[in-house]
Amino acid sequence: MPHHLKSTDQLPIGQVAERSGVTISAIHFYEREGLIFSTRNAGNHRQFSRDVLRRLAFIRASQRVGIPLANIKEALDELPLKRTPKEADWAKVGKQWHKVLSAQIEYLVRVRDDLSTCIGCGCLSFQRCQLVNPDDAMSTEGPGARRLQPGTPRPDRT
Amino acid sequence: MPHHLKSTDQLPIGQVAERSGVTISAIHFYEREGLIFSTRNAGNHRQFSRDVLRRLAFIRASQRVGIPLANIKEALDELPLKRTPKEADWAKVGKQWHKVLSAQIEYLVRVRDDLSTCIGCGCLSFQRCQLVNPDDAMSTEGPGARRLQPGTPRPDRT
DNA sequence: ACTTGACCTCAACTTAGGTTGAGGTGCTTT
DNA sequence: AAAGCACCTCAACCTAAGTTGAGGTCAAGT
Repeated sequence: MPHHLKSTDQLPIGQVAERSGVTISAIHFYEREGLIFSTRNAGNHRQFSRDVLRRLAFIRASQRVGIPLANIKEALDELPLKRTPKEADWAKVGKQWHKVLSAQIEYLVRVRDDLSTCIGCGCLSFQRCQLVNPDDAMSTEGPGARRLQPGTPRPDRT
Repeated sequence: MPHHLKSTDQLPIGQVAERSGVTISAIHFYEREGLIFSTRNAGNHRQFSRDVLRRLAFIRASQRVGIPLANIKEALDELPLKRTPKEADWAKVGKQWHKVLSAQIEYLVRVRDDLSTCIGCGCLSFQRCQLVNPDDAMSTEGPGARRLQPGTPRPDRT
């Protein structure tokens, strides 16, 4: 039996990558960024506890709905680090997302409906439409790609 | 009357920026990327026709729902360039978005509901959940920030 | 003894969507 | 004539979320 397939509750990075579908380089990156953690074995190889798979799943799921890593980290920071997180812990973390998602869904629905009525009707050229004048929520900030961010303020545009 | 406030149907970039809420540098950028167009006056200053305001509104609205500029450009390329686009032209453009948005809304709703049931129930650790195993739509690709992209294939993860 | 495989580090590169700054033009107003 | 303003170009920089590659370690198999 090769050493990287030993059946302990610790997984080597290759196994984690394979089981989670996350590349090794991304796992390194998430660890650097403090979203996941590992210990090292004698040969300085990372050993991941099994619940890293859940964390990775949570990270990927959250990303797929547009939440930036920084916010995902904040959410994960709520998880107990000393013991393996239980259902209740994950549920608490998920709760925050529920609100964010609901807001985003609501926003998308409004935009979709505006696209049917508002663009067609011509108000897109003026300052009335929700679409055009989105001073309410989900705004942009700074340089770089825009994403769904849980409650950030708007920058000035002068 | 200052020269930059002349009442023609051509707008200088400062006016466009002010009326649209888009920074001058972003307008430059959009023009470089071919999303908007201008002519030049005697002093080499950009002159924008009034319907650039609609284009900008469309660009911003589309960005706010997560559509990348490249796709927005594709959509805008459908607009007539010779004449000022009319309602019907915009409606056609908006139609494509409607589908994209509906798909995304559906996806978000599913994730939101999964977050209530699925994370709590523990299946997040295994390969069953929609959340965890999103092989159906809306996937990630390449380096850089991830966004909502109308129909792109998945990369290999080897 | 040597190659293979899994892993390590660190630095540099990538894409998207811009921003920032340096240096220049040309009109108007003082 | 000097200052101010609106604009121009071009190059460099920025963030996010990683990827890529060079060079190195360590254990197992041939």
